[in-house]
Amino acid sequence: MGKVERQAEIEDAAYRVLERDGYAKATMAAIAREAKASHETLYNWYGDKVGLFRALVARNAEEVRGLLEAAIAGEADPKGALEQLGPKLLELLLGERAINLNRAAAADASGELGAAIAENGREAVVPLIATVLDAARADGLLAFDDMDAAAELYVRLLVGDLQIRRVIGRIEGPDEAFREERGRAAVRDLAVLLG
Amino acid sequence: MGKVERQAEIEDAAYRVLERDGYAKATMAAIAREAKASHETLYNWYGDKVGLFRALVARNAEEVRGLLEAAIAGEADPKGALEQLGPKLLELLLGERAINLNRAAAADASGELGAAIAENGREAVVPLIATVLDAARADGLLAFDDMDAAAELYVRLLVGDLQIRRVIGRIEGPDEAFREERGRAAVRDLAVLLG
DNA sequence: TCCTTGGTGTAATGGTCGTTACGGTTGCGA
DNA sequence: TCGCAACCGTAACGACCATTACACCAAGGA
Repeated sequence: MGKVERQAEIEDAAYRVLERDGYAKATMAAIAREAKASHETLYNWYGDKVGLFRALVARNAEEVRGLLEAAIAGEADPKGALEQLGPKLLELLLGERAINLNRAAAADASGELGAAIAENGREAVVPLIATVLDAARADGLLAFDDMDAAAELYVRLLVGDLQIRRVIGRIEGPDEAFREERGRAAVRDLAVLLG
Repeated sequence: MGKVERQAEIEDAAYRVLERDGYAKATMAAIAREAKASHETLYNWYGDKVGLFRALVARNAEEVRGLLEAAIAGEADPKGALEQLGPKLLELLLGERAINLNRAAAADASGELGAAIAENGREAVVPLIATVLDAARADGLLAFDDMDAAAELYVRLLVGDLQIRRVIGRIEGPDEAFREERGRAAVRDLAVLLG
């Protein structure tokens, strides 16, 4: 087995620990045990704990990008694409994995993890939203000049403060019905505001 | 000096540590040192660390309530009240104190702190928003049936995901110009959506 | 005035965790 | 087949922290 595959296994094991036991119990020892890897390998390959989590963030962003692309693939009209995108985005942003990565970033005083989450997440998500919003504009469904502002408004309407409420343990991950409804409401409100 | 005053001093010292050194360094020892109090007193009065932080959350919510009430006091027309409320709310929700309390809740696996933040915060904020929105409805400025949904929409437009981005260290606390502009935009958008 | 109550400051306890060290094993190239 | 490089499992180290224990002190009531 090559190093890349082994790294993927280790990162999968880390996700497993993170999702099963939460961030507080996601220690280097627990991850090594779950991955049947030695501490030495973890430190040789990732440097330190922040390095390992940075790799988790990057890999998660890649997966998010892929899943979002798949969600809007084949959707010809932009309204349909937006209504596929919203619920999927909520699912990924509010899942156990993403929330625990955010908890890790909250606990990281250096701010490195927070920067990684923001940058990777933005790179994975904003271009897709931009593509869909642009198509909606071309269709005359929306009207706006500032793409960044429009994308930010959409995220604000869709996600709001759900992430922070989830991170502090106040709410559970929303079910599919809620995600669908919120996705529709966000598109509806966006159309009103940018109509 | 009575116990109540001494407790207020201790809680002020805890806020000082929290705002100066961040949540990671806000240990019981550091708080005791800053307050010139003994560990024994801290544990006798608050039970444990979570108990102390629960007290901090409750006291902060009281202060937030007072400051918000002062911000909208004397504002006759509801639009003016809303435009006073928004920036003040952003200032309080995104200040170093509230953000570090949220970090504490994110690190607390029991979820007690998160529950306290959500409940105390909601009690402090929602009635005020409801009062103002109700006045706006009476003026014909807004039209809605579900008060909770309207208040939630307002918060979503105003705050969005600023809290989580702040908690993970991705952004600094926004300056007054930003808070003012965002407050105006939230009122404008709310009027369009609930017009 | 004396003693009790309730505080302070500091030391000690017990546990956790990130990180390092190391002996034993394995698989692969020469 | 031999040798070595990389990896595993585990132990050890050093630091930090919540919590407890304790010796000392100050104030207020009998």
